Amino acid sequence: MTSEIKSERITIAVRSLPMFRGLAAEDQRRIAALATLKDFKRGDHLWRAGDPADYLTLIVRGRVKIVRHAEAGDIILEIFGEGEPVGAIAVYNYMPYPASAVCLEPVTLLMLPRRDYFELLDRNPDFARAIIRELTKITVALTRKLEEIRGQRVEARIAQLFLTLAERMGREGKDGVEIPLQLSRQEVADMVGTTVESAIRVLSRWGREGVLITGEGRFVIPSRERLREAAEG
Amino acid sequence: MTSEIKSERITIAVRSLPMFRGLAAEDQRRIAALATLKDFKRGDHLWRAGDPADYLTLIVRGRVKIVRHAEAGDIILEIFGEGEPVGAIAVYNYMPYPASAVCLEPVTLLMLPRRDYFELLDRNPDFARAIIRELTKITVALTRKLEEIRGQRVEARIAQLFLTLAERMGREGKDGVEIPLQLSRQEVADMVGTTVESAIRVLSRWGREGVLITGEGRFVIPSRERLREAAEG
DNA sequence: AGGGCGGTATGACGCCCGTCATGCGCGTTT
DNA sequence: AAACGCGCATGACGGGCGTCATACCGCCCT
Repeated sequence: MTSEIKSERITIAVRSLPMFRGLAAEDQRRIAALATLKDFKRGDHLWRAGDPADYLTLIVRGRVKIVRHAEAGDIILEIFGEGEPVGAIAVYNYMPYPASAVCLEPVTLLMLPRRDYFELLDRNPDFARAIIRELTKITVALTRKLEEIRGQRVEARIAQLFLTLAERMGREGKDGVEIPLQLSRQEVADMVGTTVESAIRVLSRWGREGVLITGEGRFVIPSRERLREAAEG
Repeated sequence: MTSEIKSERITIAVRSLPMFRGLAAEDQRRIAALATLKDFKRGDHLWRAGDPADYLTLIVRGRVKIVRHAEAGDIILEIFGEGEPVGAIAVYNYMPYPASAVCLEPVTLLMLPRRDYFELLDRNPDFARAIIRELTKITVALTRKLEEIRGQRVEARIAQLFLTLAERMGREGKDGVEIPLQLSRQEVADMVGTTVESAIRVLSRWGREGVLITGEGRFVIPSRERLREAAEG
C-alpha cells in the first residue's frame, strides 16, 4: 500500500524532471523502478565534502546550496533549484564530492544509483550532452563569481548578487521585485566572500534606506535601479 | 613538396596528442587530412573574447593563458600546455569564446574544423568523456582559485600560486625547484587578482630574501619550505 | 525564571593594499 | 641623441573592511 503510493510519487517525479522528459515511456518506467525519493528539511546535509558519490541526485522540490569549507570561512559556490542535477560531475567521474550540499528549504530528492545511471548513459547518449551543458553553466557561473570577487567592493558585490538572484528567481510583487529565498546574513556573506559583519552593515543600511528589504523567507527590491547604482559603486 | 612536409608534420602532431592516441590508424589519417597547423609567437592572440569558435584547438607546442578582461583589470583564468585542448567548451556549445587566449611562448596549434570535430564525436563517443574530463578539471581549478582569492592575503595567494606552478611544471635544478615559465609581474598579479605594485613588492622582497628568484624566462624556488610558510601567513 | 544559543546589529581599532607619483634601466624609434 | 614605451622598483597616503567586543532579541530547554 505505502509502496504503491511511493511508486506513484516516483513516477510523477520522473515525469516532472526535464532531464527525463524526452525519454520513452518505457525508459521512464525503468527509471521509476530503480530510483528512490528522499525528503530533507532546511539545514540538512545531503552530503559532506569527501563523501562517496554513489547516486545521481536530482532536485524534485526545494533548493540546495553547494558549500566549500575553507580556512578563511565557507564559500557558497552555487544554488541549485528544482529540476537541476546536483553533484553530477562527482558521480560521473567516480570521485568523492568536492563540496558539501545543504538544504535551504524543505527538499525532495530523486536518487538513481550510479550503476543504473551509467547504463542509462550508454543507452541514451544525450545524457552526456546534458552533463556537458550543466558543466558549462557551472564554469560560466564560477568565472563570473571570480570576476565579481576580484577588485569590487563588498557593497557592489552584494548588490550584484541580489540583481542576479532577482533575475534568476525574482517575481513581480506589489512592493517591487520579490526574491522568495531564505538566506541568513552569514549565507549572504558566504556567497560574496566577505564576513558576516560586513554583510550585516550593508543589508541593515539598505533596509533603512529602502534599497532592499529583508522579510520572512524573502527579500524585496523596491527599485531595481537603486540597487543597480549600488552595484556600480 | 612543401605540402608533403606539412602533412608529415601534421601526422606527427596528431600522433603526439593524447586525445587522439587511442584512435585507429585510419581515424588518425582522416584527422590529419582535415586538420591544419598554425604557429604563433609570444604575445599573439589565438582569439579574443567574443570571437566565434569555429575550430577545435589543441596545443602541440608551447603554453597559452586564458584571460578575461574585466573592468577592474584582467584575470588569468587558466594556463594550458602541450597536449591540452583550448576552448573546447565554446566549440562544443556553439558559443563565442567567453575569454581571450594569448601565447606565453612560441606556440603551435592543431586546428580541426568544428564540423569535422562533431563527426568525430559521433563516431567516437569517448570524446565526450574527454570533454567532460577537461571541464571537470577546469571546474576544480576555478573552485580552488575562488578559495585562494577569498580572504587570503596577497602574499599568501602569490605563494600558493607558485607552489601550484611548481607542482604542475617544476623541475629539480641545482639551486632548487625551477619553474620554466615567463611571467611578467603584471601577469602574476592577474593570476591572483591583485595589482602590479603589490605583486612587485612581494616578488622583489622575496628576491632579496632568497625565497623565490626571478630569472630569464623562469623562476627558482631555493626552498619549498620557506614558500610554504609564506603561503600559511 | 533563568540560562544557553543563534541570528542580527553597532561601534572602535588597525592594517593591508589599492591608488598615485616618481624614478631607473633598457630597447626601439625618429 | 633625444624621445618614447615598457617592465620593474619604491615611497606616501588613505580608506575599506576584517577583527574584536558588546548588546539585543526570540526561541528552546531543564
